[in-house]
Amino acid sequence: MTYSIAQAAERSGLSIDTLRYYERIGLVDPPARDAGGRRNYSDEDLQWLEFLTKLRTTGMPIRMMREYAQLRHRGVGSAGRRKQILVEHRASVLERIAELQGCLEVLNYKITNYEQIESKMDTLLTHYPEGATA
Amino acid sequence: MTYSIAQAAERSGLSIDTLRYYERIGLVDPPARDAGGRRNYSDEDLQWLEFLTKLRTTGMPIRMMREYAQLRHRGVGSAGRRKQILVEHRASVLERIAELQGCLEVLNYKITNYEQIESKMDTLLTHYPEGATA
DNA sequence: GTAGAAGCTGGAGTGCGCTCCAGGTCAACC
DNA sequence: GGTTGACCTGGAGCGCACTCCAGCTTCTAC
Repeated sequence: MTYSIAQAAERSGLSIDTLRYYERIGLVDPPARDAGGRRNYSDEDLQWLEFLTKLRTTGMPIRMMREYAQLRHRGVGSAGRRKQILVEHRASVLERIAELQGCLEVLNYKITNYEQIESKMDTLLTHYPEGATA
Repeated sequence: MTYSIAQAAERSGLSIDTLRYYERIGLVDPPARDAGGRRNYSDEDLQWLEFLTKLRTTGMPIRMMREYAQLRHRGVGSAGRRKQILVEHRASVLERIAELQGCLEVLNYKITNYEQIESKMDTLLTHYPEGATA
């Protein structure tokens, strides 16, 4: 099964321009071409794109994705380094999640404060409704 | 207690340039100045900076932080809108955490694969050590 | 009273990750 | 065989969030 660039874009969630851009910078291998010179993405290409988008979503910088992409060409001998990249990246994702959860507590605290303000205002309005326009 | 811009930078974790930049774009109120025209940050200024960095860490775009910052000047009447911003932002942070956790599973799966490759290679090397150079 | 550190301003530059564009080719349908 | 639409290329442009710079002032310490 092969896919046009438009189909690959739709399935990967990347734009057509981004697909060509990723190819230019060496993040994806140049896909096959049809007789007219148009890109034909394979299922493997799409799988790689899917994985790339996970790395991107988790904030891996493009230069690191590129290093990983290029290591794949070296076969099994680069598996150690590739694993190392993923392990380090996983650690950074875990850190990031923890950081977000920390901030979440602050948000919750602030929101609770606003809710208290609201309930105080409600009380005021209930008891002194004419004060509402002051 | 007041703080020079260098002290404010150190305590907030932002750079001196970023503090001036935030002031320029209306994210922070212009702090007091000393007789020589230098900025004197107050404790409240620092608290606001601390909160801003939480918003930034959680990926709130500057234009939204600015909206929030400007609403503060309108007093209690803007509390509803401010709460709304925070509630919506909290939702987006929760989504983001979920997204990261989803990607984490893929990372774990890949890393497990690499570990299996490693253990297979170990087995090969143990049984056919001369094959290591092939 | 002078050297050096810290701060000031307005504005230009940077890095990232795309995104858009002009001008052209190619294939399919009427 | 002409039109339409998808795709091609190289290169320019963009939005974000800073970051850096030149040239100047001000405070502190000697």
